Amino acid sequence: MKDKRQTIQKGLVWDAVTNATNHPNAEQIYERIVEKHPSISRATVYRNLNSLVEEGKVKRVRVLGGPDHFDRTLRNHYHIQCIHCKRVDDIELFEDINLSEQNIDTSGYTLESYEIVFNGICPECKNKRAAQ
Amino acid sequence: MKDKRQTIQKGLVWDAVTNATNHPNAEQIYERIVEKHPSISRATVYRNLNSLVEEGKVKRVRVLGGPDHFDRTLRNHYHIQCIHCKRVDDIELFEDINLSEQNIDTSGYTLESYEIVFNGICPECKNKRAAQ
DNA sequence: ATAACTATTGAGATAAAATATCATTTAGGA
DNA sequence: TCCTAAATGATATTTTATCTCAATAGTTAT
Repeated sequence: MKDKRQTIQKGLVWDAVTNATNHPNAEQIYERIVEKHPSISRATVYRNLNSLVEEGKVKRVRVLGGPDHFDRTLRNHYHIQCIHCKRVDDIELFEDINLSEQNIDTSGYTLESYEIVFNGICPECKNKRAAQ
Repeated sequence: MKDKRQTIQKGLVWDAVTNATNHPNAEQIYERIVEKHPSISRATVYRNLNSLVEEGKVKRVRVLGGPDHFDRTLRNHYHIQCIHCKRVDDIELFEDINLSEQNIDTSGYTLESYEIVFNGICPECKNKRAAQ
């Protein structure tokens, strides 16, 4: 296992994630890159996203029943997904919740982690619906 | 839209969900039924699970990055998934958490719902690993 | 009980998200 | 510049779930 190589394509994926205004999914990242670099492959985008997540440079944001999204910030926070347009944005809890094995009857499980997925309606979709 | 019909297959799906000891996914329900009724179709299992969820008789348990599971109880509670064998079980919080728009900076979203997915290691997988 | 209507089924095709395969290209050290 | 293995591009495959459509079978009316 030699060290990882820096490739054009990996740089493009990194740029697309860091320059995105919210949290794009793999397909959106692919579409943004392919505009200027039509020869890039979807597989390469998926592969490089996985590498960046492994290297800890990008965070994978899983949602329920949809494709993974990707987040350039590493700060610990939660996410909300619009139930209409499926976009994902950051969300801040004023007081942090702490769910540990002290608070929970885990029925014999060893608790490893938990994820909270918020669902809501984004400002744009609220406006669209109000205008109709 | 006439009213729903009661079919053999729907009864079989209902029985498979209610007789399961934990929360099976669609494939597991299909496999259990097909043993005794080899002509049932996967599509029929999926369709009837969706009907039962719509009718409020069965709960859909979504997990991150895996197939939906199905729960016979309607009581409100949370679920934990084993990171190794992927089975899903119930989990109880001693004090209920309440995340409302008062606790959260929703960055313009209207909060509709949230789901908490716990991940852990189930007793069986703990034993298996300890034995090795 | 029979006929008629149409919801439901079974089989297979299709879709969406992601990974695997493999020949070709290329990054980076010698 | 050459060499080697890592990375790429194209495509196939996998997984989960839905869709299509002809055939089947509940339900209602007769």
